[in-house]
Amino acid sequence: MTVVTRFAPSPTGYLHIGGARTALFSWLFARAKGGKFLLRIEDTDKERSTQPAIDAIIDGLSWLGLGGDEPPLLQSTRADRHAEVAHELVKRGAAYHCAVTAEELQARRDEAERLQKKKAAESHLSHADAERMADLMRPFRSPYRDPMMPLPEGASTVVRLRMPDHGDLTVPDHVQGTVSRAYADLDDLIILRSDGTPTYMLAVVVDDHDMGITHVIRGDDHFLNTFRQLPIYLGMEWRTPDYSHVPLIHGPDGKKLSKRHGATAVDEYRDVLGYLPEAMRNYLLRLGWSHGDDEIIPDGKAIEWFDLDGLNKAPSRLDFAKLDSVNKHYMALADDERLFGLWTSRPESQGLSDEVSQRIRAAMPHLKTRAANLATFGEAARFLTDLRPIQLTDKAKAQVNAEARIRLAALLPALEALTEWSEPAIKQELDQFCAQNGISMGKIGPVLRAILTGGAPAPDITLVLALLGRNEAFARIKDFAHGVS
RNA sequence: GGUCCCUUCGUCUAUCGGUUAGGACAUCUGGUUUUCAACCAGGGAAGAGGGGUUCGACUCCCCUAGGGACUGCCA
Repeated sequence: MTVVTRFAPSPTGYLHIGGARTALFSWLFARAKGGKFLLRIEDTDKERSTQPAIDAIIDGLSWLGLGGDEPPLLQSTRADRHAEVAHELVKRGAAYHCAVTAEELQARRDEAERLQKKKAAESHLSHADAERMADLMRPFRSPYRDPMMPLPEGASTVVRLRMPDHGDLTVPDHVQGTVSRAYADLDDLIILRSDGTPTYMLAVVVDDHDMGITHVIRGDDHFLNTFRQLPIYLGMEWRTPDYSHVPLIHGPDGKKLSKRHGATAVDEYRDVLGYLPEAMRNYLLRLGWSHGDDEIIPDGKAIEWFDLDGLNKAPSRLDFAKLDSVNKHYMALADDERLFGLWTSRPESQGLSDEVSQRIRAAMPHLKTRAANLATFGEAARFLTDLRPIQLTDKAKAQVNAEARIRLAALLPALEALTEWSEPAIKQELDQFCAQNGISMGKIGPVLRAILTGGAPAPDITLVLALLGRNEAFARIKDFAHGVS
């Protein structure tokens, strides 16, 4: 049997980081099994679904490299098929028409809520109230589930699933284990609205079946829904998929991830925080899944090793420090031109002169190992992008004392005499200068660094000189050696 | 309220009845050093609490506490 997995977001917003992770798991599993990974847009809520949201989700997925193997299926195009299945279920006795109105249902919920508040306020309820509340809180059973109960003439009806009166329903789940619930705890949920449109519970099942989905991997907020959906498979005598309900991602404080925590949308991780997609995949994979002590798991290994049974049950928290360290690893591995392109397309790097731009490009092999992400890359490159005259930090200023200025003035001609401006040549000249003057590098290095970088983070001083280029390096030195000698 | 699920260092996790409870990130200390980073060496840091079962429990069972999910003619 060929494995077919899917990711089925509802397009009511951006792609959530938690959704991205379940998509990753589905994608990896399909890849691991040589199967297919499909996308389905659950846009049956016309009020809240938008095209920009669909675009944002597809965009986020493709950035992460998690595109579907076929064009995405729009759930809204399948309403007729959903209705057809609902009616078939009625025909089979697994569902029934119900004339209880939305208003009546709402009244029940309102009453239950009122009684709950009353209980909270008065700490106890009268016997009658308590019984009434217990009744209201019980799973809903419509009077129309009785085949003998006549429907009112001309009444608009919904189609409800008929939950069995007795027994348990058991869901085998790769993550949650085997869990049972009594049918008595499940209500006769609506699968077809009074306007004939399908509800989510029906649509997912029908689409998953028709798309040939063999493995459903989704957030565990859907776990209890599985018990509502299974009876539809049973009623249609369809083969049920293999389930894996993965825990949700929580914020650093352990609460369910929300906007309050900052980055929840995948595009923020790319556009604002500056992470690389391969790093996101690696980090997200390790959140809730592990393979022994392995931390750095490139795609190839991930596909080779990924398995559903390795998933954890407990929700895990987002840790940006760890994400940074994973990202740093992948930054160092990334192609220079690719990083250069990514960084220069960010808003904070606009307006660079061609000269500075080329300087960055040439320095990329050294720069990329010094930043955890593209958002902090600018700081690592600042010693190259700052314009003269360089502003010194107080600590740097302290290095530029009278003695240091004299040494600088003496060093300048020696450097100017260099015919080749390269790291080895500069290194050799600096060493020679120190030897001739009987001083250690410590006598010249700090001041050089101070005036060349202003105190910004920078690599080895020889490398700084080389990367700045002859003209810029001399200019920066002269800015401070001026008036000495 | 009901049903279901979760709980190992600060964080992500290993362990699948017998380990000095391991690794990674973070953190701290020392080293190297021309800054920061990197790098090297080292340190501290965990089984929510309470009962069982067992020769032996992080691992199995129960209770408590804390967290979460669901309980819509939303998805």
